[in-house]
Amino acid sequence: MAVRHQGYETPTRGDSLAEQVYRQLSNALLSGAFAPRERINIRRLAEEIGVSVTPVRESVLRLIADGVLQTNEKNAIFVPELAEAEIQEIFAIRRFLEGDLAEAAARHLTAEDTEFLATTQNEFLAAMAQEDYREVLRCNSLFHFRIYERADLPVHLRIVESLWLRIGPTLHHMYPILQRDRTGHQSHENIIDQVRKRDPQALRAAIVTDLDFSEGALRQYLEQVVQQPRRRPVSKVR
Amino acid sequence: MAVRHQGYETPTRGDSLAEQVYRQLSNALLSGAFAPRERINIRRLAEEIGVSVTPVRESVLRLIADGVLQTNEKNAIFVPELAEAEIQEIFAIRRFLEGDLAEAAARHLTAEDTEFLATTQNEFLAAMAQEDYREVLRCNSLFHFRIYERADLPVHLRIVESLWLRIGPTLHHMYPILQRDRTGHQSHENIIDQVRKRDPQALRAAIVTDLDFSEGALRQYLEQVVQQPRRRPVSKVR
DNA sequence: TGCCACAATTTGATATATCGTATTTGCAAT
DNA sequence: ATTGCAAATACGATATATCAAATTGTGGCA
Repeated sequence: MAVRHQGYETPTRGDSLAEQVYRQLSNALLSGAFAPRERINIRRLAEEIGVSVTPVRESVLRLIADGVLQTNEKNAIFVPELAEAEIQEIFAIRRFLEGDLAEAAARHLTAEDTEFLATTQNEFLAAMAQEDYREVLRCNSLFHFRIYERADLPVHLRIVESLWLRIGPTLHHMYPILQRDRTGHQSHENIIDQVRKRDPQALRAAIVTDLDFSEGALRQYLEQVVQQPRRRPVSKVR
Repeated sequence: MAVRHQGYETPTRGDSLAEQVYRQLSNALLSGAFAPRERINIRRLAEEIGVSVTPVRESVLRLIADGVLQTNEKNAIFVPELAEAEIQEIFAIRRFLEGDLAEAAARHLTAEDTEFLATTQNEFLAAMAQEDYREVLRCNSLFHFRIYERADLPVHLRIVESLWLRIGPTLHHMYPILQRDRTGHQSHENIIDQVRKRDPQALRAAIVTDLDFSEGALRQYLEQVVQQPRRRPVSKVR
């Protein structure tokens, strides 16, 4: 998937090749195209995407800096596995930051947003019924960030995005293994209700409850798959 | 200050040229070597440091990704000015994260740590007396992170570091302008007391109080220097 | 068959070259 | 002096080259 060839124009940072590659990798991570422990190869990614290694390297290094990817003592780049302790940290921070975001967003959310959330939630459920977990994750992400974007808190938002990226790879491999009924909880519906009412505190609480569910599920999953020997998956971007 | 020449050895990520440059730039930012609005020139930095542009570019892009540096619509890189809204966000997050860090650290802090903090605080006061604000900031940073490191919460720590970097440039230019008496408050002494007592909640409270002071000072400073005469930023940087 | 030495290949880190735009500069016209 | 504008220069983005360590592959020998 070639994006653009060398130097037709000098793009502004927002649509530089590096930025495009970063978004592509982010989406791939969020939808589970990379598995925990999987090794990342800069040259291979560059070839798949159709750019030189420079913008890919940029993006990968940024992900490493954010803890989304990791390097070992021999400089090999790979997708880290989530440790129990990290989950605890990440969710503690998410409860606070996403709580703040939801609370701040409450004032600015419109009927259009409610509409969008309801539609997205239907798509979420449909995808879940079809066991299309890639789509499930995409809908879940769209749902939450639609709210968070309305908060106008860019510092919060950026941090939360990076925390989502950390969880993405594990999350994707979680769904097929967990029992279905766990996913039937009503927390998104509850969130939509509170968005309708525009009650900041209640919306915050609804988000936090949803996060509690997620954390519980993630924990349950990790207990279930305690250190399974893992084959090396080779995955394409996208 | 040349670091190392081309390829004597392949270093592990922790001491790659890029990492060294990143730390060097971080320290420079934290101690106020760059002023808000100042333009960043990759080639010039590379020459000053004595490496090629590649590792410098890596570091600078990382700082951009973290919001520590910014680019304008024409891809010029510069040190952003702190806006009121950002300060509010940053300090809200810092109170929570640094509060968590302090609370978690309380259990692990030793007599050695207390010792270090007391010494550092003396250096801090000495530097303040001499109006050596670069050293003041260095001591302040050492003081806080000595505590935070003990918490064993790497996700928290990394985020807090990036938030400090954002404030560094403004903070440095703040001290010479603020009245001295503001800096005479006892919050570091209070922190040391709580470290001695190893009381998690009290230590958290002490840290939050210190942050409240910082935020107040920063606010006061920004009000004081409201929109300085908008001199055209010249391309020549130092 | 099993294992080890060694060469070929792969990989990330760094340096350098090139591209297209942005900015600065030099100089002429007023 | 001031202004207009074109050539020169600077700059970030991207591509490519090179290096040394790491990994992989292979052949020979026990």
